[in-house]
Order: sequence, then C-alpha cells, then structure tokens
Amino acid sequence: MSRASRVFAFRLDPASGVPVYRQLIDQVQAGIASGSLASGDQLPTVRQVAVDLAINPNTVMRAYRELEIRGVIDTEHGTGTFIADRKQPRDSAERARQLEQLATEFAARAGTLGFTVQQLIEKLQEKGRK
Amino acid sequence: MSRASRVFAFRLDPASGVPVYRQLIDQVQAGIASGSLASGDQLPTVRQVAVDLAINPNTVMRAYRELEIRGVIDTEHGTGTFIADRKQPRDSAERARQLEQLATEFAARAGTLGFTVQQLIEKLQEKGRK
Amino acid sequence: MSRASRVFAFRLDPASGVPVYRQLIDQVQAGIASGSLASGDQLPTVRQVAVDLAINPNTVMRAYRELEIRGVIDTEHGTGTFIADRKQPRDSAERARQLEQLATEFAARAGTLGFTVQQLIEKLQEKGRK
Amino acid sequence: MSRASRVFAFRLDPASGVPVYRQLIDQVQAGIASGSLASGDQLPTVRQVAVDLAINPNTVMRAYRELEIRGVIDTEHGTGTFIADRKQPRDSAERARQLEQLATEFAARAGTLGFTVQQLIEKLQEKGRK
DNA sequence: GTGGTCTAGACCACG
DNA sequence: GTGGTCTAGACCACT
Repeated sequence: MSRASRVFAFRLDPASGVPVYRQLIDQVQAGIASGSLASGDQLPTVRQVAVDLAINPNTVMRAYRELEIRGVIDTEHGTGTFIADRKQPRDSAERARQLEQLATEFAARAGTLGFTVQQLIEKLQEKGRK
Repeated sequence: MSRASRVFAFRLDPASGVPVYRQLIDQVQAGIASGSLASGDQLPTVRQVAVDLAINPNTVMRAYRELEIRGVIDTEHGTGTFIADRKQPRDSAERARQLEQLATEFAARAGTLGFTVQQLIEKLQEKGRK
Repeated sequence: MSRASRVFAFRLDPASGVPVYRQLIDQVQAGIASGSLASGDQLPTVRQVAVDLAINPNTVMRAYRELEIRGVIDTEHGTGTFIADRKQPRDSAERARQLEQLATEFAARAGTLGFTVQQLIEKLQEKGRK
Repeated sequence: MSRASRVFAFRLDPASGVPVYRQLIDQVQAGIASGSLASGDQLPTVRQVAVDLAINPNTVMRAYRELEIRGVIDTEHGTGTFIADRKQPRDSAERARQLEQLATEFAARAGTLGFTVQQLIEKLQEKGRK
C-alpha cells in the first residue's frame, strides 16, 4: 500500500453537541498529533468534505480558515489546502509543564465521566493506529 | 463515611467547545453510569453549582430541566434535586461516544501544543505508576 | 467630554477592493496602534455595526472572530466584545528589526503609489489625533 | 539615459488583503498620477510580470484588460502594451482614497506587531533624515 | 439583548 | 477546478 493513497477522512458525531466546525478542527489537530497527518499532506477540498459529510461548504471553510489563522495549515488559492510546517517548539521547561497539565486534566476528566485512565490510553492508542 | 456526605462536583472544560449545559448533563449521566450517582442521591442546588462554576443560574436550571424531562432526575420544589428511581439503562453506545469524544479532544489539544499522542500516552502512564 | 462617551466607529471604503471583514479588522488594529482603543474598551455590538454599515451581521462576526483568535479582543457571550490585554512583547532585537522592516516597506509602497513619505507621516498623524 | 530604458516594476503586498489584479491596476494608475508613467510608455509584458511576481499570467491579463477597458492603456497585438494618449484626469479623490488606505493598513500592521503609530512615525522620520 | 452556529445560494479570484 | 466573500435568514446559547 502506497502512502499517497491514504486518504484523510473526517467523521462527524451529531450527538456530541460539539459544533461541526470545531469537530473538523479537532480532527485535523488530532491527526497531526497521532502522526496520520504530516507537513505537506493535502486535506480534502472544501467541497469534497461538504459533500462527504452532507454539510455546507461554508462550515468546512470556516474550520479550514481557523486552522490557517492558527498556522496549522496553508491554503493555496485555487490549488488546495495543506498541512503547514510545524513551527519550532518553545522552551522545554514550559513545554514539560504544558504536557503535565494536559495529562492531569485528561485524567481528571476521565474520572469525572467514569472512565479509567487505562481505558483512555487504549482509546488513544487505537486512534494512533488508524 | 456516610453515603449522603458524598459530594457530587461538576467540572467544566472551557476549552472543549462543548456547551456548558451539555457538560452538566453529560456528567450527571456519566455519574449514574459509573455508579458514583445512585437513585435518591441529591444533586447540588442550582445556586450552588452556579456559584462554584461561576456560571449563570439559568444555565444550570436549563440542564436540570432537561434531565428532568428525560426522567433522569426528580426536582422536588423547596427540597432539592435528586436522582430518579427509574432504572437508567447503562447506555453503552452513549458511553462509547463520550470516550471517543474525550480521546479526540485531547489528541487535538496535544496537537495544538505540538505534542504527539504518543508523548501524551507516556505521560499518562507515568502518572498512573506514581 | 468624558472618555466613556467616545464611541469607536467603523467606516467602510467600498471602492478599495479590500474585503469588508478585513477593513473591520484593520480598523480595530489601527485603533489600538493609534491609541484610540485601549484594553478593556468595548467594541460596538455585532448587530450595531451591521446596522450602521448596512452589512450582514455574519460579516461583522467573522471579523470579530478572527480578532479573537489572534488574541486582540475578548468576546464574552451575551455581554459584548472588548479589547484584550496586550500580550507582552517579544525580545527587543527582534522587535526593532520588525519595526525597521515595516517602515522600509511602508516607504517603498508609498513611493510606488507616488506619495512622499512626508505625506504619509502626515496622514498617520491625522489618524492618531482622531 | 534614454526614457525608454526606464523600467516600470510592479510590487505586490501579499499582506494587504487587496486582490492581486487590483494592486496591479492601482500601481499603473498611481504611476500615471505621479508622473513616473507617461503616454506612450511601454508596460512589461504579461509573461514578464507573471514571472517576476510569481503569479498566474491570467491574473496579469485581467488587470491589463481592465485598464484597457478604462482607456488607460492600449494593447497592440504582437507589439506590447502602452500607456494611452488620452488625458487621464488626475483623480484626486482616488488618490486620497489610496493614501487613506495605505495609512490604515500600516497602522493596522503596526498594531498587530504591538507597535504604536507614533513609533512607526518616528522610525519613518529617522529613515527620512538618513 | 448579547454572541454563536449553520444553511442556501450568489458571485468573485486564482491556477 | 480550487478557495474566498457576502447576504439572508433560521435557530441556539448565555447574561
């Protein structure tokens, strides 16, 4: 299987209460974190996503635009939308603190919803394999 | 420790994009599913929740109202709000959805901060060992 | 005249070819740079701007949203939109370079359009006084 | 130095939000207004501009076409593109608009970078003295 | 009454 | 064909 044939696909959860554009943003960011999206990869076109998910193109564009403002993607007018080069990380002490905080909050949220940390780790690993 | 002294506490995640009232509803349902809330348990008052979380009482009221409509809680005027007797089916599909959503959200936030999912998993495992 | 009575007003130039939402963004940023907008100042409401300029509220919201993503303004749901606290500047060498570059580009653009730098300085001073 | 050897060069500002074809049109008009372009002067070819600015020839063609429609330039098939004979009224309103727009844009960019308009003015004056 | 999300659909800009 | 801007209008969330 060639890498180029891999297609990034969005999925919506209409029951989640999370706004559609936000789900799209989260999935791109999660794709980058899990390694399924890398710098230079092309995202599906605005219209393609709109058709696939049966949503309005404007909603897709809004998500892509916000990702562009944040520097996560580059859009090239008339060409397509691509994952941007990762900007260099900040100082490492600050980063270690951020990771610690994220993990702590994650564990707390899991507990609140009645899941064990182990269950969540497994779910994360599953996402990484996809 | 008496059961009645157990305090159910809500937590909000402003970064999640999930509407506040929806987070409240989810946490009550999750508490029931996980066993930390059982029939007859009292929920904190609308005012108490509003003060604790620094949100508008109307928002809390709306969440409680929707839970009452669903038959999840009983509101006894002048007394308080309690988990209803009615058996709640442990909606496993709903719980799977919440787990999925939580994992996606944190993978996305890891990506936003420039971490990989693998780094997050390692941090969580490290915390689990402590 | 009390400071609080000062009202920030947008103006559109329909002949400029610059997208409306972009004109709004630029005017907020210019207002901050010129000192006519400061941290905590409230911007006119989305609907008010839409009515004043006879444009669609969505266009205004788009401008405000982009400013919020960039950290220039804070929006408080149900309350209004406010100029955010200035985030601390970066290291001074980098900043001096940026200012130098901006001034150089400014002078070049002025020349291309057939204006003298002096004319532009006067226009900038005029904007600062408003 | 012969007059014909003078080269008219376009400059693009990708940060301005102004459409490319519009920037080209403005610069020709400004060149005429400021006297750096006069009747009979030849403009660079469509291909040359496209290569220099790394833009699509169609974009250049569209700008030239619009200028021709306005009577600002004459396109002589197989020969080149020239500033038209017809007297161009020095449209002072249009030039005032451009000056205003330029000042607003740079004030906005100063604000984005965390500078005040006053700082920008001082830098410009400093450059002017050199 | 404040901002927020989404749809439908038109028209523009760029390659 | 790609992305971009704007309008009109509905319905939701929060104070």
